[in-house]
Amino acid sequence: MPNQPASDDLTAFCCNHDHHQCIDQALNKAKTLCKEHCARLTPVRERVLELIWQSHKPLGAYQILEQLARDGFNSAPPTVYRALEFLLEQGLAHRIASLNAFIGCAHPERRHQGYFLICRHCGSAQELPAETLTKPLKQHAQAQGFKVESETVELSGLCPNCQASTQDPSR
Amino acid sequence: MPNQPASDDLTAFCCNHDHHQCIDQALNKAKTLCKEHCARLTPVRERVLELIWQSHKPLGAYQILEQLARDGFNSAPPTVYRALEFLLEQGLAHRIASLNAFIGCAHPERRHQGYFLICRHCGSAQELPAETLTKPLKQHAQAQGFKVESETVELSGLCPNCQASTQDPSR
DNA sequence: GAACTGTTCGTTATAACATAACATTATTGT
DNA sequence: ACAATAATGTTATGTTATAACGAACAGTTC
Repeated sequence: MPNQPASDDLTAFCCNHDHHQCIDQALNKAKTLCKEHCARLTPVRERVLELIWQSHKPLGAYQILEQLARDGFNSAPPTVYRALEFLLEQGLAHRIASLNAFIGCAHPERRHQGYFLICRHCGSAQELPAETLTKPLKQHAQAQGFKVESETVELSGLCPNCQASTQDPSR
Repeated sequence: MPNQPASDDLTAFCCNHDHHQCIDQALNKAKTLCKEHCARLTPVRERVLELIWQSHKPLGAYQILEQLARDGFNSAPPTVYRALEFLLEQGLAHRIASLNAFIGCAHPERRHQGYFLICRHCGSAQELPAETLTKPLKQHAQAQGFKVESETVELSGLCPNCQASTQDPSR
């Protein structure tokens, strides 16, 4: 039986982690950070953060909007895009360009660009802890005289679970 | 004075290359490859390829559509998306996810994922010759048990020319 | 060259993603 | 309490992408 991972470990592809803990922790970190930065984590913003943490699958803006509507929040597109913009600015969420979707950030305390692994089968995504790749990437760019300001690195494929399930002949 | 680069070198950020040569070469390569692969480079497809080669700036589908309309081609969205789909399949074009845009591929003869440098100031993009990064990327993913099937690597920032022009106080 | 088959294209409609612009309400600092 | 700023509500629209179905075309077989 796999170990229960430490609370801020990589958990997306781990079937049996305590996901409530992920959510709680994310919300707590968010509250702390926003307080520190004098940023206002209003009810909509908090709820949107909670929603993108409901699973480790990136959510589209309109999926979020649907949920907000159910919760009785205002539900016009600007509402969700504003909340997302705030969360992105605060480093509490990331945008996945290749999916037009958003996902909560597990490490908002240190500002970073997310490198993502995205499972094409189950839709889960997790950040790839690959700070070591930043330097070579920037160096290659530098060799072309190019100055990198932001990075989009999204690797799509099959997560461990889905590698097993897709080779299952029953599928 | 900078050298004239060899014909299939990196040229996007080089101000004074002969761009007609880029286009000609791309179209010739496309014809050859399509013949080899028994793929039909029909008039619309060829024209779309030519259009995304008009500059080194990635083009949006609707920009392409506008041009097609001017040329008297049918101009409903499916037309351009079908042509683009074909070009992507044949490796003749790449999609830039972070821009929702498309750009011609200078090296269609060997199938690859493009790693892109995208200038936020002038809009030009060029492929980063960084095959050496593929292995480390995949290894990091592998370490998480993840099997990479496709890669989106897009670095945004300032190209050599725009680094100069944006620090120019006249801007 | 007629009939068959699969591919490409035309056409209409709509889905999915995102922002502009401006009015209103809430919060903060004085 | 007041003014200034930030956040939200609201309406409308812009942008990107695909579904679905029928017509035209190209290649293949007889």
